[in-house]
Amino acid sequence: MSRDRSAKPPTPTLEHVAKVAGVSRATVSRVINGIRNVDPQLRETVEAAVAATGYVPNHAARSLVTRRTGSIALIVSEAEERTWDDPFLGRIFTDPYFGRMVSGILGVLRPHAVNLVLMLVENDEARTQLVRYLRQGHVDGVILISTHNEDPLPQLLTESGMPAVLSRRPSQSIPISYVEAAQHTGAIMAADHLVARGCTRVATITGPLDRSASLDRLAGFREGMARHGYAYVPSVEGNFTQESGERAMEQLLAEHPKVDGIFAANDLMAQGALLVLHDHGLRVPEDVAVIGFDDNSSAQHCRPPLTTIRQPLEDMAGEMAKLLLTHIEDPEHQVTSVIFDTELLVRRSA
Amino acid sequence: MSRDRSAKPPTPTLEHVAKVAGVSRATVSRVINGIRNVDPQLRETVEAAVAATGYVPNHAARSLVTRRTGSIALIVSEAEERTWDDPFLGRIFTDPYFGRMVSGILGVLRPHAVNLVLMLVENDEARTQLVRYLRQGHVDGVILISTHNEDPLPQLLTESGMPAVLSRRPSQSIPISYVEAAQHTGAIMAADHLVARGCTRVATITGPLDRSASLDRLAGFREGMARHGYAYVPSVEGNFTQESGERAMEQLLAEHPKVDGIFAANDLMAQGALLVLHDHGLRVPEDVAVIGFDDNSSAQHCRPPLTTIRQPLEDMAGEMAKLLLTHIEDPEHQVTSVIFDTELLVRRSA
DNA sequence: TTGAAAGCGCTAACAC
DNA sequence: GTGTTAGCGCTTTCAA
Repeated sequence: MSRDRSAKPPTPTLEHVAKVAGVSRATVSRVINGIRNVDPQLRETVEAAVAATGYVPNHAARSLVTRRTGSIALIVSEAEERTWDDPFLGRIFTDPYFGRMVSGILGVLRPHAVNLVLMLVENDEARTQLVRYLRQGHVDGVILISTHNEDPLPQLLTESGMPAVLSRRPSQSIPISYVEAAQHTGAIMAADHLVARGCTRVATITGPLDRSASLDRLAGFREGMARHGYAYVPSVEGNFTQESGERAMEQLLAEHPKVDGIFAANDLMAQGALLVLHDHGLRVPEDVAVIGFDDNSSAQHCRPPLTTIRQPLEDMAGEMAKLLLTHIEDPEHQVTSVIFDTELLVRRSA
Repeated sequence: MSRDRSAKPPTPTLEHVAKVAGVSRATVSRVINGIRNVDPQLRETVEAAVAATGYVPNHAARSLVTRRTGSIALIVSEAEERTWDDPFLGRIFTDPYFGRMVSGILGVLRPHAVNLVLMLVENDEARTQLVRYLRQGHVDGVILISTHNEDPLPQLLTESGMPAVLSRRPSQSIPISYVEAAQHTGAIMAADHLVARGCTRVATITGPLDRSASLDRLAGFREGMARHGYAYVPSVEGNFTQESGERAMEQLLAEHPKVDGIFAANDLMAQGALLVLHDHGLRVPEDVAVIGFDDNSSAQHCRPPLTTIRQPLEDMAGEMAKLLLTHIEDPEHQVTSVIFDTELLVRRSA
């Protein structure tokens, strides 16, 4: 008797429900899965039995036969552990970039009752573990946020045959679906805007140059400036954090004291630049105009509000999720890429 | 023949490996799971067969019999959708708080090869979906980051019998393990420090007052000030974002122009206050001393660097993960709570 | 130490 | 429209 205290009532199974409803397991299964061919009468009986028993289908059992898990992985992959004072996680989670992506993904996943498994890959060991995890069939597909161009993961995923969508253009010509913003065009708009404002001594703070996004923005900006007759644009490399923006701005100021226009490859670095310019008693935009990239929420709240190139990250992430769902639904679906427009948002800083 | 192109080699199963190794499924299973009683000779044969076939155990099948998934959920729960210009996700992912937690959790989970499923719950529908998800057995346990005091989730989790650890003291006396920082003590240290600096007209910017963390910090600060003879401390409520800190600081300045000390209930709001004070031409700390709470990485990089009360979030999160693992291992393990010390970090702002 | 066999809970043919 | 049945791939007694 006293042993009853710890004896939990066994989780009800299809079998139990079937018994209660006086039908076969198959019928209950049909009702649960909303398959048409069921007598409305019976359906009600079954539903009552489900409610009465508090039945919930067992995920593992279902997954074993359907070969579906109802989960997808969001993988954030960094090719190498970086050595700077640059903790991977701190960077990931402090940049609004990540939150905006998750937001967009969850928005499209939730109505499909698909869950998100978050995985961080920052070294070889983690990558090995990841590949194993995927092969074990924990998830139906993968959204890969991969920064470093040399990242082997896009290739590995493609080989594994797991449905996957990449957050950028693959560096080699790997047949994998991806979503991207028009980086190049955006950067050209930045150049045009600075020149139109009358800036003549312009410099840029780039992102890490092992990433195509950084490279594209730099190339676009250089091309834009070149079109206006500025063949040379000084640049300093940052790492997309605010502090790196500060360091870069200090360096730029030391090397080019008369700089009057800055294009930073993301908003966080632009905000760092803003702080340093202020430290030096320089007015923005009067003395130096500053333009960022992303359009984070914080861009509206800095001093002064930041002119920036907006990329619609939420929409892009949502599109990644949709694409992935399509690939999961139809494994033969052809590899697809979607490019989103970027947009110049003029606020006060430039 | 041509059909072979799309015919993937079937994923190897235990059966295949057994056949290749010339042993029974059971033996292979033992080798895979590292069970001792296996002839070293045979073990090697089996391992070779595993390597040859590229075998990886099927998660669903294993999970079906072991009743373990090797995953835990990190649930971020907000009781109600907020109406301010306060997008849930933006807030979550922009505050370094979240990244620090994930970092701490992953640090202890990874060696155990346990995965993290991220789930966001911001309304009733999502909560219902969540409960269902948990009952389906997708995960072995739950780390719940719950802010709002009225959140029904701690109660629901407890009732469900699912192993769980909460990120704060439960508001009702719910038997659930939790981890917390010494909020009250930390806030008292803030008061002591401001008074010791010579501040005599002190105010505070609180967090949302439906959260115990906010309440504790406010109560602690008031108690600390009272001990020094300040019975009344003006306060304005923020929502833990930088912008709310700005709004609060503006309001405080309007109502109490001579304020000379501010305790903000987190670093983000403190940074907002810093900006507004600067806008008003007030020097920090000469005219107004400012002290925050958390010790985010950004606290070191603002102007001036922020004096703050540090809570060891990474360690706290790691402890939550450890506790959860313990509960999963031993379902009879008693409910436990761990309180971490907070610490005053003096930088320039106070 | 190893193998045979039962069965975890479910879906999906297939027959009725 | 409904029930019967055969697995999905694995772990785990139980015998040998």
